[in-house]
Amino acid sequence: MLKQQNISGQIPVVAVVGPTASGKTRLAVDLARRFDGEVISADSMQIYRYMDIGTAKASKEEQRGIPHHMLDFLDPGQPFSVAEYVEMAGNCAMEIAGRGKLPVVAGGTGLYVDSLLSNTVFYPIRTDPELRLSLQREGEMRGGEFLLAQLAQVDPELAAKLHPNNLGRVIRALEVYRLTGIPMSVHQREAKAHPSPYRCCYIGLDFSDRQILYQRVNLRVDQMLTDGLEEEVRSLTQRGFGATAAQAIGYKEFFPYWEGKCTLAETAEKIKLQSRRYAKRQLTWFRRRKETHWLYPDLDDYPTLLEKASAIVREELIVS
RNA sequence: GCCUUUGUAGCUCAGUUGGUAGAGCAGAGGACUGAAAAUCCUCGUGUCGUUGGUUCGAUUCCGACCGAAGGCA
Repeated sequence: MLKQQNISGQIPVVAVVGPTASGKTRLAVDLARRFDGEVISADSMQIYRYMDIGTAKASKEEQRGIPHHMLDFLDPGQPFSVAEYVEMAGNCAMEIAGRGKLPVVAGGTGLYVDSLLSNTVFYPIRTDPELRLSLQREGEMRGGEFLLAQLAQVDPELAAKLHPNNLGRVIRALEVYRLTGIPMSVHQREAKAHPSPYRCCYIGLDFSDRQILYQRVNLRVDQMLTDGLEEEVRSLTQRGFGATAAQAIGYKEFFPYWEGKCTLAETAEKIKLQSRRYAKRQLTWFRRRKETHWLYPDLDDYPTLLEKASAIVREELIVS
């Protein structure tokens, strides 16, 4: 019986988080099997079809019969956003829980995980590509300080938190204000004001030594290369990348290579470097959630790790 | 064996007209609201190869030794 489901109405959710190549996929599937759950992916790139090798998407075999959601539903030419993710994934969670199953959120995109589970409510503010472009130009010509100064006039609270070099954020904040007449900081406060319908148990995966993580990342990139990553990227370019998909690590690095600007070996190194840095950023993101229970795949063998994870889930979510 | 060049941060190198040193890359930490695998911020003490000498003071000048590269034999 799931704890508190009947008392507070909160939906129990397990979240498996951690850097790339830490073993989230496997653990999520095993937890789903044990606790009668289904997996909801929280990954900004695995949403795309045809991007399989480079995103390390769970294959049908790896899914082992467990239903996976938020995977493979968009063409790489299409844009996507957190707001859409939260809406879709939220519906998945409700639907899964409605069938009496346990949602297992698994993924490395911290913003997606947090926005979903903290129930961030995004206001229906669309983007305005033309406005963005003109702000972008203005920023390039007159500098980030100039745009930030403009923002400070309409939204001093947010402006104080932004750095002029972080043009993208400054532009978005200005865009929001011009589109709605309300400072973005106000929208942000509102967005966080809604209590979460979820009761979450966070399990994080990390390694006792950063070097071990990096070795795993490197090995995985090599494996992707031998699995045919270059061909996958090539066929993607023919199909058409969108702005979102084209920034994926393991994909964008091939363009200079094809233009003859670097060797294949250099491309491979670049992908590894980017992946390592990405893993580090993911850790920075996930570490700030203090209630996360961290497990170390290099200190426990997998069966032990799974037992520990199961015990944590049982303790936090399940009433016997 | 001799000559030349060279030895400074994990790597590639600056530099100090003698007052114990700094960039890029790598690395570390952090931020994060509609492109987030993105974007952005902060962080540089290291026996200046070893050992003698000159000097108030040497990483800097001189000698020897050790390592590396090249040349001559």
